[in-house]
Amino acid sequence: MASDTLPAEPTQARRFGKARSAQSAALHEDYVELISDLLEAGGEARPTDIARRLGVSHATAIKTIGRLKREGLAISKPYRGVFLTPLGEALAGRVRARHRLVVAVLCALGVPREAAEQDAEGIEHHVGDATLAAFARFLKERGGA
Amino acid sequence: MASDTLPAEPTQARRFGKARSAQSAALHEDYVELISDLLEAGGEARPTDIARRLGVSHATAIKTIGRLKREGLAISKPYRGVFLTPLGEALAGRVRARHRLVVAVLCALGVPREAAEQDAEGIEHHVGDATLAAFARFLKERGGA
DNA sequence: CACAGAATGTAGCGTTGGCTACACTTTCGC
DNA sequence: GCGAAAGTGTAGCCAACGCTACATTCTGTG
Ligand SMILES: [Mn+2]
Ligand SMILES: [Mn+2]
Ligand SMILES: [Mn+2]
Ligand SMILES: [Mn+2]
Repeated sequence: MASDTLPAEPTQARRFGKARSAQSAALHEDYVELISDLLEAGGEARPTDIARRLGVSHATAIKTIGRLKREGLAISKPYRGVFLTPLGEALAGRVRARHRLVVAVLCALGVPREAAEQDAEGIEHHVGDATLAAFARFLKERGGA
Repeated sequence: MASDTLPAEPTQARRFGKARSAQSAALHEDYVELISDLLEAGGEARPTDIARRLGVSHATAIKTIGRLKREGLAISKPYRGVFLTPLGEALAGRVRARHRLVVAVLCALGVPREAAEQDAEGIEHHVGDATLAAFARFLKERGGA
Protein backbone atom coordinates (compact mmCIF):
# COMPACT_ATOMS: atom_id res chain seq x y z
CA MET A 1 0.00 0.00 0.00
CA ALA A 2 1.09 3.55 0.74
CA SER A 3 2.19 4.54 -2.76
CA ASP A 4 -0.71 5.21 -5.00
CA THR A 5 1.33 8.30 -5.77
CA LEU A 6 2.04 9.01 -9.44
CA PRO A 7 -1.10 9.44 -11.48
CA ALA A 8 -1.07 8.34 -15.12
CA GLU A 9 1.33 10.41 -17.17
CA PRO A 10 -1.16 12.27 -19.40
CA THR A 11 -3.39 13.04 -16.44
CA GLN A 12 -0.53 14.49 -14.49
CA ALA A 13 0.67 16.52 -17.48
CA ARG A 14 -2.82 17.94 -17.95
CA ARG A 15 -3.03 18.92 -14.29
CA PHE A 16 0.31 20.68 -14.31
CA GLY A 17 -0.54 22.39 -17.58
CA LYS A 18 -3.80 23.75 -16.22
CA ALA A 19 -2.08 24.94 -13.07
CA ARG A 20 0.42 26.80 -15.27
CA SER A 21 -2.37 28.52 -17.20
CA ALA A 22 -4.14 29.49 -14.01
CA GLN A 23 -0.90 30.97 -12.80
CA SER A 24 -0.31 33.03 -15.88
CA ALA A 25 -3.81 34.49 -15.58
CA ALA A 26 -3.32 35.33 -11.90
CA LEU A 27 -1.48 38.60 -12.31
CA HIS A 28 -4.07 40.02 -14.66
CA GLU A 29 -6.84 38.95 -12.34
CA ASP A 30 -5.23 40.76 -9.44
CA TYR A 31 -4.73 43.92 -11.48
CA VAL A 32 -8.30 43.96 -12.72
CA GLU A 33 -9.71 43.31 -9.26
CA LEU A 34 -7.59 46.07 -7.78
CA ILE A 35 -8.42 48.57 -10.50
CA SER A 36 -12.10 47.88 -9.97
CA ASP A 37 -11.72 48.35 -6.21
CA LEU A 38 -9.90 51.65 -6.68
CA LEU A 39 -12.46 52.92 -9.16
CA GLU A 40 -15.25 52.02 -6.80
CA ALA A 41 -13.57 53.52 -3.78
CA GLY A 42 -12.33 56.76 -5.22
CA GLY A 43 -13.52 57.12 -8.79
CA GLU A 44 -10.03 56.75 -10.18
CA ALA A 45 -7.26 54.19 -10.55
CA ARG A 46 -3.89 55.76 -11.09
CA PRO A 47 -0.80 53.78 -12.07
CA THR A 48 1.12 54.94 -9.02
CA ASP A 49 -1.63 53.85 -6.63
CA ILE A 50 -1.86 50.52 -8.36
CA ALA A 51 1.91 50.09 -8.15
CA ARG A 52 2.07 50.98 -4.46
CA ARG A 53 -0.73 48.61 -3.53
CA LEU A 54 0.81 45.78 -5.49
CA GLY A 55 4.24 46.51 -4.09
CA VAL A 56 5.94 46.92 -7.46
CA SER A 57 7.55 49.87 -9.21
CA HIS A 58 5.33 52.18 -11.19
CA ALA A 59 7.18 51.20 -14.34
CA THR A 60 6.24 47.57 -13.81
CA ALA A 61 2.61 48.52 -13.22
CA ILE A 62 2.44 50.64 -16.35
CA LYS A 63 3.89 47.87 -18.45
CA THR A 64 1.37 45.37 -17.11
CA ILE A 65 -1.48 47.81 -17.66
CA GLY A 66 -0.31 47.92 -21.26
CA ARG A 67 -0.85 44.17 -21.49
CA LEU A 68 -4.31 44.51 -19.97
CA LYS A 69 -5.16 47.06 -22.66
CA ARG A 70 -3.80 44.82 -25.36
CA GLU A 71 -6.12 42.07 -24.13
CA GLY A 72 -9.16 44.32 -24.10
CA LEU A 73 -9.56 44.38 -20.32
CA ALA A 74 -8.63 48.01 -19.67
CA ILE A 75 -8.43 51.41 -21.31
CA SER A 76 -6.36 54.44 -20.50
CA LYS A 77 -5.23 57.65 -22.09
CA PRO A 78 -1.89 59.18 -21.11
CA TYR A 79 -1.97 60.85 -17.69
CA ARG A 80 -5.69 60.05 -17.27
CA GLY A 81 -5.83 57.00 -15.06
CA VAL A 82 -6.98 53.50 -15.90
CA PHE A 83 -10.51 52.21 -16.54
CA LEU A 84 -11.97 48.82 -17.25
CA THR A 85 -13.78 47.71 -20.38
CA PRO A 86 -17.06 45.82 -19.93
CA LEU A 87 -14.97 42.69 -20.35
CA GLY A 88 -12.64 43.87 -17.61
CA GLU A 89 -15.54 44.78 -15.33
CA ALA A 90 -17.08 41.36 -15.82
CA LEU A 91 -13.78 39.67 -14.96
CA ALA A 92 -13.32 41.91 -11.94
CA GLY A 93 -16.77 40.96 -10.67
CA ARG A 94 -16.07 37.25 -10.92
CA VAL A 95 -12.63 37.59 -9.40
CA ARG A 96 -13.85 39.66 -6.46
CA ALA A 97 -16.67 37.25 -5.68
CA ARG A 98 -14.28 34.31 -5.83
CA HIS A 99 -11.74 36.10 -3.64
CA ARG A 100 -14.34 36.73 -0.96
CA LEU A 101 -15.65 33.20 -1.09
CA VAL A 102 -12.17 31.77 -0.65
CA VAL A 103 -11.50 34.00 2.34
CA ALA A 104 -14.83 33.04 3.86
CA VAL A 105 -14.15 29.34 3.48
CA LEU A 106 -10.68 29.62 4.97
CA CYS A 107 -12.09 31.52 7.94
CA ALA A 108 -14.82 28.94 8.34
CA LEU A 109 -12.13 26.27 8.51
CA GLY A 110 -10.52 28.09 11.38
CA VAL A 111 -7.74 29.91 9.60
CA PRO A 112 -6.87 33.18 11.36
CA ARG A 113 -8.07 36.29 9.58
CA GLU A 114 -4.80 37.70 8.28
CA ALA A 115 -3.48 34.29 7.24
CA ALA A 116 -6.73 33.72 5.36
CA GLU A 117 -6.41 37.04 3.57
CA GLN A 118 -2.79 36.34 2.79
CA ASP A 119 -3.18 32.82 1.45
CA ALA A 120 -6.40 33.64 -0.41
CA GLU A 121 -4.46 36.11 -2.50
CA GLY A 122 -2.67 33.18 -4.12
CA ILE A 123 -5.20 30.38 -3.69
CA GLU A 124 -8.07 32.20 -5.40
CA HIS A 125 -6.43 31.87 -8.81
CA HIS A 126 -6.47 28.09 -8.64
CA VAL A 127 -10.05 27.56 -7.55
CA GLY A 128 -11.98 26.14 -10.48
CA ASP A 129 -15.75 26.16 -11.00
CA ALA A 130 -16.42 22.82 -9.35
CA THR A 131 -14.41 23.79 -6.29
CA LEU A 132 -16.08 27.19 -6.18
CA ALA A 133 -19.50 25.55 -6.23
CA ALA A 134 -18.48 23.16 -3.46
CA PHE A 135 -17.21 26.08 -1.38
CA ALA A 136 -20.53 27.90 -1.78
CA ARG A 137 -22.49 24.79 -0.76
CA PHE A 138 -20.25 24.23 2.23
CA LEU A 139 -20.75 27.76 3.49
CA LYS A 140 -24.49 27.66 2.99
CA GLU A 141 -24.99 24.37 4.84
CA ARG A 142 -22.65 25.30 7.59
CA GLY A 143 -24.14 28.77 7.96
CA GLY A 144 -27.62 27.27 8.38
CA ALA A 145 -26.55 24.95 11.22
CA MET B 1 -21.92 49.70 3.85
CA ALA B 2 -20.64 46.83 1.63
CA SER B 3 -17.21 48.29 0.82
CA ASP B 4 -14.70 47.45 3.43
CA THR B 5 -12.74 46.47 0.38
CA LEU B 6 -9.25 47.96 0.06
CA PRO B 7 -6.98 47.06 2.95
CA ALA B 8 -4.33 49.55 4.03
CA GLU B 9 -1.74 50.08 1.36
CA PRO B 10 1.30 48.51 3.06
CA THR B 11 -0.74 45.51 4.15
CA GLN B 12 -1.97 44.91 0.66
CA ALA B 13 1.51 45.33 -0.82
CA ARG B 14 2.87 42.81 1.65
CA ARG B 15 0.17 40.29 0.77
CA PHE B 16 0.78 40.59 -2.93
CA GLY B 17 4.51 40.39 -2.42
CA LYS B 18 4.27 37.18 -0.43
CA ALA B 19 1.93 35.69 -3.00
CA ARG B 20 4.55 36.48 -5.66
CA SER B 21 7.28 34.73 -3.66
CA ALA B 22 5.08 31.71 -3.12
CA GLN B 23 4.49 31.59 -6.81
CA SER B 24 8.13 31.73 -7.73
CA ALA B 25 8.82 28.82 -5.37
CA ALA B 26 5.98 26.75 -6.81
CA LEU B 27 7.75 25.37 -9.83
CA HIS B 28 10.69 24.12 -7.81
CA GLU B 29 8.36 22.53 -5.30
CA ASP B 30 6.57 20.64 -8.05
CA TYR B 31 9.84 19.44 -9.55
CA VAL B 32 11.21 18.26 -6.25
CA GLU B 33 7.99 16.51 -5.31
CA LEU B 34 7.85 14.79 -8.69
CA ILE B 35 11.50 13.74 -8.62
CA SER B 36 10.98 12.26 -5.19
CA ASP B 37 7.89 10.37 -6.37
CA LEU B 38 9.74 9.00 -9.38
CA LEU B 39 12.72 7.92 -7.31
CA GLU B 40 10.45 6.19 -4.85
CA ALA B 41 8.37 4.50 -7.54
CA GLY B 42 11.12 3.34 -9.86
CA GLY B 43 14.48 4.13 -8.34
CA GLU B 44 15.26 6.70 -10.99
CA ALA B 45 14.13 10.11 -12.17
CA ARG B 46 15.08 10.82 -15.76
CA PRO B 47 14.78 14.24 -17.37
CA THR B 48 12.50 12.90 -20.10
CA ASP B 49 10.11 11.30 -17.61
CA ILE B 50 10.03 14.48 -15.60
CA ALA B 51 9.35 16.51 -18.72
CA ARG B 52 6.56 14.22 -19.91
CA ARG B 53 4.82 14.25 -16.56
CA LEU B 54 5.04 18.00 -16.26
CA GLY B 55 3.89 18.45 -19.83
CA VAL B 56 6.90 20.48 -20.92
CA SER B 57 9.73 19.85 -23.36
CA HIS B 58 12.76 17.94 -22.15
CA ALA B 59 14.90 21.02 -22.77
CA THR B 60 12.76 23.03 -20.39
CA ALA B 61 12.97 20.31 -17.76
CA ILE B 62 16.75 20.09 -18.04
CA LYS B 63 17.13 23.83 -17.69
CA THR B 64 14.97 23.87 -14.58
CA ILE B 65 16.83 20.92 -13.11
CA GLY B 66 19.93 23.04 -13.55
CA ARG B 67 18.39 25.70 -11.34
CA LEU B 68 17.51 23.06 -8.73
CA LYS B 69 21.14 21.97 -8.72
CA ARG B 70 22.30 25.54 -8.40
CA GLU B 71 20.10 25.91 -5.32
CA GLY B 72 21.41 22.76 -3.72
CA LEU B 73 18.17 20.77 -4.04
CA ALA B 74 19.26 18.22 -6.62
CA ILE B 75 22.30 16.51 -8.08
CA SER B 76 22.90 14.85 -11.42
CA LYS B 77 25.70 13.66 -13.61
CA PRO B 78 25.34 13.67 -17.39
CA TYR B 79 23.12 10.85 -18.67
CA ARG B 80 22.68 9.48 -15.15
CA GLY B 81 19.30 10.75 -13.96
CA VAL B 82 18.47 13.17 -11.20
CA PHE B 83 18.70 12.74 -7.43
CA LEU B 84 17.81 14.90 -4.48
CA THR B 85 20.16 16.27 -1.88
CA PRO B 86 19.11 15.93 1.77
CA LEU B 87 17.80 19.47 1.46
CA GLY B 88 15.79 18.45 -1.59
CA GLU B 89 14.46 15.35 0.15
CA ALA B 90 13.35 17.39 3.12
CA LEU B 91 11.55 19.85 0.88
CA ALA B 92 9.93 17.01 -1.06
CA GLY B 93 8.63 15.50 2.15
CA ARG B 94 7.02 18.73 3.29
CA VAL B 95 5.58 19.44 -0.14
CA ARG B 96 4.12 15.97 -0.51
CA ALA B 97 2.48 16.06 2.91
CA ARG B 98 1.02 19.49 2.19
CA HIS B 99 -0.24 18.37 -1.21
CA ARG B 100 -2.08 15.44 0.32
CA LEU B 101 -3.56 17.51 3.08
CA VAL B 102 -4.89 20.06 0.61
CA VAL B 103 -6.49 17.35 -1.50
CA ALA B 104 -8.02 15.78 1.58
CA VAL B 105 -9.52 19.06 2.74
CA LEU B 106 -10.96 19.83 -0.67
CA CYS B 107 -12.53 16.39 -0.82
CA ALA B 108 -13.93 16.83 2.68
CA LEU B 109 -15.55 20.05 1.51
CA GLY B 110 -17.33 18.16 -1.23
CA VAL B 111 -15.09 18.93 -4.18
CA PRO B 112 -15.15 16.09 -6.71
CA ARG B 113 -12.00 14.00 -6.77
CA GLU B 114 -10.43 15.08 -10.05
CA ALA B 115 -11.27 18.76 -9.47
CA ALA B 116 -9.65 18.48 -6.07
CA GLU B 117 -6.51 16.94 -7.54
CA GLN B 118 -6.44 19.56 -10.26
CA ASP B 119 -6.92 22.61 -8.07
CA ALA B 120 -4.66 21.31 -5.32
CA GLU B 121 -1.80 21.33 -7.79
CA GLY B 122 -1.93 25.13 -7.73
CA ILE B 123 -3.44 25.82 -4.32
CA GLU B 124 -0.85 23.86 -2.36
CA HIS B 125 1.84 26.44 -3.06
CA HIS B 126 -0.12 29.17 -1.34
CA VAL B 127 -1.03 27.37 1.85
CA GLY B 128 1.00 28.85 4.69
CA ASP B 129 1.76 27.27 8.04
CA ALA B 130 -1.25 28.69 9.87
CA THR B 131 -3.60 27.55 7.15
CA LEU B 132 -1.94 24.15 7.05
CA ALA B 133 -2.43 23.77 10.77
CA ALA B 134 -6.08 24.78 10.51
CA PHE B 135 -6.59 22.25 7.73
CA ALA B 136 -5.13 19.49 9.87
CA ARG B 137 -7.35 20.41 12.83
CA PHE B 138 -10.40 20.55 10.61
CA LEU B 139 -9.78 17.08 9.23
CA LYS B 140 -9.11 15.61 12.63
CA GLU B 141 -12.25 16.99 14.25
CA ARG B 142 -14.41 16.15 11.31
CA GLY B 143 -12.93 12.67 10.95
CA GLY B 144 -13.73 11.95 14.59
CA ALA B 145 -17.43 12.85 14.22
C1' DC C 1 2.23 82.68 -13.92
C1' DA C 2 6.16 80.22 -12.90
C1' DC C 3 8.27 76.54 -11.42
C1' DA C 4 9.12 72.64 -8.01
C1' DG C 5 7.64 68.30 -7.06
C1' DA C 6 4.74 64.51 -8.16
C1' DA C 7 3.02 61.57 -11.45
C1' DT C 8 3.50 59.30 -15.73
C1' DG C 9 5.75 57.29 -19.45
C1' DT C 10 9.89 55.17 -21.95
C1' DA C 11 14.26 52.76 -22.49
C1' DG C 12 17.05 49.29 -21.40
C1' DC C 13 18.49 45.47 -18.50
C1' DG C 14 18.14 40.74 -16.09
C1' DT C 15 15.93 36.27 -14.78
C1' DT C 16 12.53 32.82 -15.35
C1' DG C 17 10.50 29.46 -17.86
C1' DG C 18 8.56 28.23 -22.13
C1' DC C 19 9.88 26.57 -27.09
C1' DT C 20 12.51 24.36 -31.43
C1' DA C 21 16.59 22.74 -33.65
C1' DC C 22 20.59 20.40 -33.56
C1' DA C 23 24.46 17.58 -31.58
C1' DC C 24 26.04 13.99 -28.84
C1' DT C 25 25.58 9.61 -25.88
C1' DT C 26 23.53 5.39 -24.50
C1' DT C 27 20.86 1.52 -25.08
C1' DC C 28 18.69 -2.11 -27.55
C1' DG C 29 17.54 -5.26 -31.14
C1' DC C 30 19.27 -7.90 -34.41
C1' DG D 1 29.12 -5.74 -32.10
C1' DC D 2 26.60 -2.40 -35.14
C1' DG D 3 23.39 0.73 -36.16
C1' DA D 4 18.96 2.78 -35.23
C1' DA D 5 16.14 4.70 -31.80
C1' DA D 6 15.77 6.84 -27.60
C1' DG D 7 17.50 9.79 -24.36
C1' DT D 8 20.30 13.75 -23.06
C1' DG D 9 22.44 18.09 -23.48
C1' DT D 10 23.32 22.80 -25.71
C1' DA D 11 22.21 26.92 -28.25
C1' DG D 12 19.35 30.36 -29.33
C1' DC D 13 14.87 32.36 -29.50
C1' DC D 14 10.73 34.61 -27.17
C1' DA D 15 7.37 36.70 -23.71
C1' DA D 16 6.34 37.93 -19.06
C1' DC D 17 7.56 40.67 -15.20
C1' DG D 18 10.59 42.40 -12.17
C1' DC D 19 14.02 46.51 -11.78
C1' DT D 20 16.61 51.40 -12.32
C1' DA D 21 17.41 55.55 -14.78
C1' DC D 22 15.86 59.14 -17.35
C1' DA D 23 12.47 62.07 -19.95
C1' DT D 24 8.13 64.12 -20.11
C1' DT D 25 3.78 65.99 -18.43
C1' DC D 26 0.74 67.72 -14.94
C1' DT D 27 -0.45 70.18 -10.71
C1' DG D 28 -0.57 73.01 -7.08
C1' DT D 29 1.65 76.66 -4.37
C1' DG D 30 3.63 80.89 -3.85
MN1 LIG E 1 -4.64 37.22 -5.99
MN1 LIG F 1 -7.57 38.87 -4.94
MN1 LIG G 1 1.81 22.00 -7.51
MN1 LIG H 1 1.90 18.87 -5.89
